[in-house]
Amino acid sequence: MNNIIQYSSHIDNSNTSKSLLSLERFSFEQQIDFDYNSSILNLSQTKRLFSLIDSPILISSKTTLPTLTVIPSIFLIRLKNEAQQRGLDLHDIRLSGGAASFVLDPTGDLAFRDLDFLISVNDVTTELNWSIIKQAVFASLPLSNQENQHLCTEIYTDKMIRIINEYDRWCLISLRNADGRNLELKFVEHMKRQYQFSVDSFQILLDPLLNFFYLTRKFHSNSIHFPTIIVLSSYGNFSEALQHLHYRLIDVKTPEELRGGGLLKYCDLIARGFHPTNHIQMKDLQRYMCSRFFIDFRDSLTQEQVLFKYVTSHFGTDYDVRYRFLRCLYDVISTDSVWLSGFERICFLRTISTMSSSIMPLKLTSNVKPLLQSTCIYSSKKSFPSCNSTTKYSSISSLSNSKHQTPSVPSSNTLIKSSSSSSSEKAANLVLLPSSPMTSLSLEQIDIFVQIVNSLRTELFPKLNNFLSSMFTIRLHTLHKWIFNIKRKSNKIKTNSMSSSSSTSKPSSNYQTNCCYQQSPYGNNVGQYSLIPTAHHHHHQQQLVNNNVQSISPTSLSLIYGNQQQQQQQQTNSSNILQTRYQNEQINDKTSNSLTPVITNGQQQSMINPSTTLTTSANFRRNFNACAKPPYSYISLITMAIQLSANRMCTLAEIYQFIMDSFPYYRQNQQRWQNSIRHSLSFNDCFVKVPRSPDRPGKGSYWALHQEATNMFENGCYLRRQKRFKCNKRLEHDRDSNNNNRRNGINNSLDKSTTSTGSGQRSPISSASDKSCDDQLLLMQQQQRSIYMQQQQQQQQQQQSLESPDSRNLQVPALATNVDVKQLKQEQCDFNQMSFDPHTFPNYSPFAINTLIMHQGFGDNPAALNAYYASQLPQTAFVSSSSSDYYHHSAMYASQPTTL
DNA sequence: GACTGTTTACGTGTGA
DNA sequence: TCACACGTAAACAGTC
Repeated sequence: MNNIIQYSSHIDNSNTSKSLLSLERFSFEQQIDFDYNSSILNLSQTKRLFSLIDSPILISSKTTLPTLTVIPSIFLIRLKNEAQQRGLDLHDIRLSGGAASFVLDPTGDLAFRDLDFLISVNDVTTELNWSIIKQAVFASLPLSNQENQHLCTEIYTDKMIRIINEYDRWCLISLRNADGRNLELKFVEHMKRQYQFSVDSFQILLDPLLNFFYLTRKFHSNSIHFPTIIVLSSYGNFSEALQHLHYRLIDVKTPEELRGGGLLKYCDLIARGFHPTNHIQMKDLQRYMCSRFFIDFRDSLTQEQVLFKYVTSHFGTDYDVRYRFLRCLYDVISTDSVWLSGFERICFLRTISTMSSSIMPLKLTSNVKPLLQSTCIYSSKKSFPSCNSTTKYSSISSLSNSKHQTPSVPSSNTLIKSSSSSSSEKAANLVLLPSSPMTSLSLEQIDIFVQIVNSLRTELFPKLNNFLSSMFTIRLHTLHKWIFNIKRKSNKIKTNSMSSSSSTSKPSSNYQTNCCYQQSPYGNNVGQYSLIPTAHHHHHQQQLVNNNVQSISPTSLSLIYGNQQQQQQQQTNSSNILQTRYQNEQINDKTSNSLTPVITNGQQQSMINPSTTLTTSANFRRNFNACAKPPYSYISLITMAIQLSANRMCTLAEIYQFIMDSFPYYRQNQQRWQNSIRHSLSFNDCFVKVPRSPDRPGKGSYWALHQEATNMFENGCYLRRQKRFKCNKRLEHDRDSNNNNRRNGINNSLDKSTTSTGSGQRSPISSASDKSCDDQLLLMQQQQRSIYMQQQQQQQQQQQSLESPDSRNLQVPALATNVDVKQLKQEQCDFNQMSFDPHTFPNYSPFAINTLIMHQGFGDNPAALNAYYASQLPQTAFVSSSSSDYYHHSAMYASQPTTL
C-alpha cells in the first residue's frame, strides 16, 4: 500500500479518502492488488502524461459548425463538475488503452489512436443518469451557444453507445476528431473486458492529476511538484504487462472474451513489430479470433466497413505499416479461418487485397504485392440466389507480374470457372484483378487491356458470361459494351491529346445493365462503387459519365442514375437485402442476447436508408455477448470436429472436447447440448459410426462423415443446410437386420431411421412410405452390380498379379481369366451411366454393417481401408471428395490400366 | 455409475 | 400453410 501513501501525500485528505473509496467501488471485475498490479509513473512518464492530457484536441463537427478546441484535462474537470451539479457523481477517471501504453512506453514512440477515458458511474441503467451524462458532456464542450447542446449529439459525436446486459453496463460517447484521434468517454458501471492484449491493459488514474490541475493551473513542465500517479494493469500482472510493452510482445488472457475487433488489433500489433509470446498458443488464438471476427461481423459489407474504418483511422499515412497490417490479416484469414464459409472468406480476402492496393497512393501501388494469390472455392447459394451453387469458381492471382499499375475492372467479382484453368495465364490474370477503385488506366494500359481482351474474347467471355450472368446478372453485351466504350474513349483521348486540345469535353457513355451498384464504403472518393448482387432483376438505365479526360477507369467514372426515383428504388432493394439479413440475425441470436438498448447517431433515420441498416448491424454487433451461442448447428459443429480431426473421424468425447475448446458457449449446460449432439449423431444419416479396431479399445465408436455428406455445408459454409442428407432408399431388410443387430449388441453404422423428417414426427406411416422402394428396380440394379463387381474383381486380381506375384487378395478368389478389356470398359461405361445410388446397396457401402464387421481391422488403418474399398467399389459408386481423403479410392484408380 | 447410442415426442424457425 | 431443418428433453438400453 506504499503506492497509496505516496499518492495521498500530494492530495488533501478528503480527496484521498474519496479516491480510495472510489477505487474499491470501481467494479472492473477483479480485485485490485496494488502491490502486484500497479505502479507509479516515473518522471518522464508523468511529463508525457501531462503533455498528453494538457494538449488541445480538435473536436470537429459534421456540419458547418466550428471545430472545437478541447483540452482534455480542463474538459474532464468541467465534466466532473457539470455532472455533480446535476446530481451525478463521476469518479475514478482513468486514461486507458493505447494512450496509456504510450505514456508508459519508455521509447515514447508507441503509436496510439484515441484518447480513451474510463469514468466510473454508480448507475448507467437509468434514463435519468444517461441523460445527465449526455448533458454534462456537451455542457463541458466550449460551445458559445449552450442552447444548441442537443444538436451536439449529432454533430460532434462519432459514436454514442449504451451497453446494458449481464456482462456489461457502460456507455460511450465518442467526440469526433478529424484525424481519427477521438476523445472517447466511457462511463462505466461494470465492464467485463477492458482491454484486448496485455500491452493495452494499462489504466492511469487521473484523479490526482485532475485535482492538481484544479488546484493550480500554473503547471510548468519543469515543475518539481508532481502528484503521484498510479497506473494499473487489468491484465492481472503489471510487471509482466509492462515487460510485454517493453519487448513488444503480444499476450492475452481469457481470449474467449475478445470481440471481433481483436483480430484487427492483433494484426495491427504484428504490423508494428510486436511478436506473440507463445507462437503455438497464438496459433489457436488466431483461429479463435478469426472465428470471432466473422461471428461479430457477419456480412461482407460490414466486414469491409470495419476494416476500412480501422485502416483509415489507425495508420494515417504510414503506408508501410498499413500494408504489413493487411498482409498479416490476409495471412491469418487464409490460414486460420478453418470453419468459415468459403464464400465469406474469399470475399474478405478480396476486400483485404483490394484495400492493399486501392488505399495506397498510386505511386506506391506498383510496389505493393497483391495479396490475393490463392485459389478459393465459392459457395454462394445463400448470398446469391441466382447462382448455381453446384458450380465452383476459382479466383486466381491478380496481375502480380505486371509492371503496370493495376487496372480496374467494372466489378470486383471478376472470376472464371475452375474449368477454365486451361485458359492462358494471361487471360486469367486479366479478368481476375482485384478491383482498384483508386487507380486509373493509362493510355498504354488501355491499349494493352483492350488488345488482350479482344484476343481472348472468344475463349474467355463465354465462361465469364456463364459466371457473371448467373451470379450478378450481368450480361455479356455489357462487358462488350464496356470494352467498346473504353476503346472509344481511348481513341478520343488520343485524338484530343494529339490535337493538343484543352477543351473539357465530357464524353458520356450509356449502356444498360441490370447489375446493382452501391456506394462504396470507402467513403468520399469519387466514383468508388462496389458491385453487389441484386435482389430482383430490375433494369436500371445507368449512365456513366467520364469527368476525367486524362485517364479513364470504369471505377473512376461517376455513376449517375437516370432518375432519382430509380436511385431510391435501388437503395430500397439494397437495404432490404441487408435489413432482412439483420433481422434474421436478430432472430437467430435472440436466445443468446440479453436486452441491450443501443443508441447511435443514425437511429432516427428512415429504415430504408442504408446507413440505418448499417447502424442496425452495428447495434447487433454490440449486443453480441462474448459467450454468445455460435451460429452453427450441432450438425455443423460435429462436421467441423470430424473434418478437422487427423483421421476424419472422432469419438463422441473428442467431438465434445472440440466444441468446448472452440466455443466458450458450450462450456456450460453440457448435459443439454451433449444430449443434442448424441441425438444428432444417431439421427442424421450424414454421420456414420466406425467401430474401433481391436488394437484401439475404448469406449464408444468413432464417428465419421458419410462419404456423400462431405459437402453438406457448401464448401465450408457451416450455416443451416439447404437440404438434409438422407439415405432414403435403404432396403427394408437391412433396416430390420440392423435393428436385430442392435438388439444383439452389434454396432451398426447405418442404424438410423431411413425416413427421418428431421423432427420427432416420424411415424410408422412415413416409414412405410419410404420402405416402398421399387424392389424390382433395386434387384435389377443389384444384379447388374454383382456382374460388374465380379468383373472388377477379376480386373483387379489381374492387375495385382501383374504388379506383384506375391500379392494376395483374401476377399476375392483368384480368377485368372483373361478379361477383354474393351468389353470391360464398355461395361464399366454402361455401369457408370446407370442410375446408381450407393445407399441402395448397403452391403457395398463402406459403412455397411457387414463390411465394417468383416473388416474391423481396417477401422484405424486408412490405407488398408482405402485399399479394400478400392478393390470393392466401382469408380462411380462414390464421388471422390478432396475433403475426404480418408475414403478416397486412390488405390483403385492406380490399379486401372492406363492403356485402355 | 458414467458414458454412449437410439429412439420418440414436441417445439420453433425457415422457406417454398 | 406445410414440409423440413434443427433443437431440446427424455426414456431406454448397451458398454466400459
